[in-house]
Amino acid sequence: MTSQAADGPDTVAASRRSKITPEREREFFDAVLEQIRTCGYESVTMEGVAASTRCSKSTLYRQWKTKPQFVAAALRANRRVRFAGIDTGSLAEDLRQAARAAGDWSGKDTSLLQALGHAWTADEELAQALREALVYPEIAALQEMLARGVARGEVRADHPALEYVPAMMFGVLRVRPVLSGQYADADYLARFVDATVLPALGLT
Amino acid sequence: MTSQAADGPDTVAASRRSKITPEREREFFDAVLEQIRTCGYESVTMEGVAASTRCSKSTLYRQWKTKPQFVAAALRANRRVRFAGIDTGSLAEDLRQAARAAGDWSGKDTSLLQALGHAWTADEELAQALREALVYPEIAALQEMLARGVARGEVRADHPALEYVPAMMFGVLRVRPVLSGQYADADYLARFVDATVLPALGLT
DNA sequence: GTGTACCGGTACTGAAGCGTATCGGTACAC
DNA sequence: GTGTACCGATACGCTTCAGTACCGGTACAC
Repeated sequence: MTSQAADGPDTVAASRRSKITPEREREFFDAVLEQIRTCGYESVTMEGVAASTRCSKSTLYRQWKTKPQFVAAALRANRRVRFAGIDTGSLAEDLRQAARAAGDWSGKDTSLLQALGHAWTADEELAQALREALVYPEIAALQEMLARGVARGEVRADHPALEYVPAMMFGVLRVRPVLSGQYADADYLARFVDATVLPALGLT
Repeated sequence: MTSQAADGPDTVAASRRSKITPEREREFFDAVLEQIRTCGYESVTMEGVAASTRCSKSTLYRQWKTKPQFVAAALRANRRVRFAGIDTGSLAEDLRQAARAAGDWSGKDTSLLQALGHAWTADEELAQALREALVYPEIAALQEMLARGVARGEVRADHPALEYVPAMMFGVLRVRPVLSGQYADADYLARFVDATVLPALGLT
């Protein structure tokens, strides 16, 4: 909530003299992201967002020029690190906790990514916002964990599995709904880490 | 191409007395799948498919009642096992070859799955067709490989990593574009198998 | 040959939804 | 108090597209 300091020109209150408070803006963003999750990006309508937040379309278009720009702003405002601050002193335990933390967000993040579908591959601004919100922060946090493990001598710096850890974690997250029709929960992810990630890193 | 015997009532030639040959039907299906890959499911139009195949919208609507049904039929007709027939006598080598085979299809399959985005979660018929075309056959083939490995004594039947192998393989396939902006090619997947899947299974 | 019915083309209806314009109400500045 | 300008509401233009209707041409059956 104190992340406003880093907000770009996408947020309203910082740039224009608007009567839209940050809390109100947050409502718009939450509404559009929720609509994307439930209806898919293409089916989200500015009218729907306006109706569900009891504002008018004009208000939205006054602040953001187009629907993709609005969505991109919502994504960027949504960025946060799901498993920051995990540092148990043990790489294995760090990864387990990260898995549990990721599992707690899994449904929301995965459905969002899924619902954005093809849109982000066609719109570079959307793609960038998506990466900023849901990809880069997690990757960076994971890599910090791994780096600490390497520094502690738990894993050799040139261990071949190191570079694949983020792909393993995010991969299983994203693909679970396709394979079994349900999102990956914290328990599933923790077991996955124990059964595959740790052995691959030689940490059993 | 001799798979017609298993075709359901979705294919035209089998059910109605139509002048559309199986080859012509194949053109329709290829066209719509290609449009989905490049434009996304929502942006695919029946008019576009008709134009690109030089048929008329009427022709399409005569055979398939709605756009989702048409797409589902195209998906089902597209099913085939990307790595059937792999049986080297060694689980590790089987998995490596499967990875290479999957890598060759990766771009097409992944972009299709990606482009279907939210649509398949909302339409049960689409979801089922998707699973039949791109998920179940591969899973089954993978599990046969693993079962053979178990039968040969290469892996214990209760090895905890066994159940996660499909998720690992498909996960990394699907998530690579999000993480690094490019599809997983055969080399990348083969290295992934060597670095993570085989060690996790204790096969190094 | 003759007829049937399917094909491709075109025109049409109806429904959405993006983005714009307009207008009264009102909060806030001064 | 007065003015400014932003908010919400509503209506509108415009485009796109699903799905339907109709129509002439033609391949194929018999």
